[in-house]
Amino acid sequence: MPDKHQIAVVDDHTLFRKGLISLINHFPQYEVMLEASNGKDFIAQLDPNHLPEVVLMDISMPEMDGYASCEWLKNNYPEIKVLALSTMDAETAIIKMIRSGAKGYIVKDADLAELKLAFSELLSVGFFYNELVSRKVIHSINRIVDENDQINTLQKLSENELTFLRLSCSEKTYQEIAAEMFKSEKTIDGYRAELFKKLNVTSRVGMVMYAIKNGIVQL
Amino acid sequence: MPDKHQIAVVDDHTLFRKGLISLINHFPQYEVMLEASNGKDFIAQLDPNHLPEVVLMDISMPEMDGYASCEWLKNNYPEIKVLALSTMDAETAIIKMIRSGAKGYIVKDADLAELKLAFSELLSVGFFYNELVSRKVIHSINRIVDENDQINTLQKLSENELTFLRLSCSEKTYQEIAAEMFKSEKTIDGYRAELFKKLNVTSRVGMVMYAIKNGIVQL
DNA sequence: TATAAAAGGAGGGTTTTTCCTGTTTTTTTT
DNA sequence: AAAAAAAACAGGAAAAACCCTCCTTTTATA
Repeated sequence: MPDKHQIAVVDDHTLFRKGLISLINHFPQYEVMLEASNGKDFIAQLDPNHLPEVVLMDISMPEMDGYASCEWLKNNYPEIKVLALSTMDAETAIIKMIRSGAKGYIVKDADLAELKLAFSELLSVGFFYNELVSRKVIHSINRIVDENDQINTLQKLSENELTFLRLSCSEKTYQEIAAEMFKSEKTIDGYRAELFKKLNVTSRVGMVMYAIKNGIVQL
Repeated sequence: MPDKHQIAVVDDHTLFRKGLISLINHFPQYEVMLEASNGKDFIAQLDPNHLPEVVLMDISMPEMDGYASCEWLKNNYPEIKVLALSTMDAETAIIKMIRSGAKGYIVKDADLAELKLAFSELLSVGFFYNELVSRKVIHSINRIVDENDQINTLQKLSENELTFLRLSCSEKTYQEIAAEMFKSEKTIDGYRAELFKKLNVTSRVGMVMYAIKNGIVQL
């Protein structure tokens, strides 16, 4: 009788995490050997002599999110395979997670069969991309090739742009934001223009929605 | 040996739902006898001769959301107790769900003990309000008493206002929205003014954030 | 160190949003 | 059917957001 494959589950929603664990432990070939509520917690619990083969990892978490955790794993234990788990099927989130080193991606409303399939593909083939993800990835690549466009979205924002973006997610006027950041209104207008380009939006509302979608601000 | 208490689980995220069910079925005194992915699906499956005692109900779902499902239950099977389940601990969401007839509210990152407690309280006392919820409820009541303010937030929006609100969560201009709704720009401006009052906001960004926070649009 | 590249800022114009105060039309209530 | 309320629409105006081109200062780099 072979040993069960060792799985780790990282998600900040306790009920969801416990539920997942219960489901996975019902699979005869898999066993959850570690659970954590965020990336930091996960890393603290990792025992180099007893590593999981697969980590089911949520993206949005407090303290240390999925992207950061994934990067850390890529650098420290590249043999551990990350299966990203998220409610969002937002293209940028998927692409970003894959860039951070995730080997697969499933959404929270996948079914049990898909989860099982993802595990076995990860362990045999080494990655798992379902149609949804493949489509997004191809689309993203196309865009990068076609128009030199979407690279921008993944391009990092400066500290000032980030601060401005966060402050924009409010009822403050740009004038008020300028005062708060001790910058001229014209400089703020420059951040705005730069962000519009980088995020590929054409209005403040679009910018705010981008920030919310990508967890740059939380409500 | 007494029969197990009958529970129904309504949530559109399959993995989460299945996980929850697995957890609940591990409780010796509870049993999941019905699962559905949204309110409509749930109602279609309801058998008047075999009703659940408690329904664990998500708030944001496609087709028919938690509020509507709760209202329907209140009118048709008031004896069934709804335990609302949500990621958001937004005050308005909690208040709205309780107004719709929910007997309790727990957040998705509650732990197992809390879920168990919620079930037993619902079945014995008839309701379950933890500190979080109580605080929000009291806060809300205070506000209603104090300033005649927040009643507005809970006030319902007209069909046109709702459509306008949803369309506003985009990069469209009001002019474009007016064309799309076959209304004059001035009428649209009226919707805007009315919503600003009702939602207690002072800018389009505020309006959009309200809509996102309260699940009126999803990203 | 010369030079390129960011970052901060300015002028000035157009469009959109926001906010008044009204009128007309439709719907609801009495 | 009359009165009241709600919905649709208007004119006008100020504020905010958006957009373009250009300049200066700071910072990074060949």
